Amino acid sequence: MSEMPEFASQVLDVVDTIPSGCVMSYGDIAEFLALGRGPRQVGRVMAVYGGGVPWWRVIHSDGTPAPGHDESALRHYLAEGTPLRSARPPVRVDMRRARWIPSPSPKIV
DNA sequence: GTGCTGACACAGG
DNA sequence: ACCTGTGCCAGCA
Repeated sequence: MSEMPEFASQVLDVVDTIPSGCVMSYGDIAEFLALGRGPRQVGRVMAVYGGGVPWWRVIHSDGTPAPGHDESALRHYLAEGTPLRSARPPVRVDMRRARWIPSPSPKIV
């Protein structure tokens, strides 16, 4: 099995906590982790290790899903009842309603 | 070390 | 809605 950077593990952990019907932007995750990384690094993590987490809940700050996956993402949104502003390409999630902010680390203090 | 690329964000046209 | 430029950080040739 391949190891993965702590940062990647952190990102995947957060993504895994995003409830159904909600989403987070790459920047939101980067900001929540409050590490030195930026949204681009979050995007890279998702591109490499995002196969085991609800990746469709991680989108751009605009509400547009990951490039190339808008089709699969839309299917998940319809199934989860994610508030959409546009159910037809360009698919756009209603960030104002779907944006979700995770609660502070339950332990780690 | 240098330069390009990338599942980003934001401002401007 | 679309494209461009700029800022940001990390990975790779």
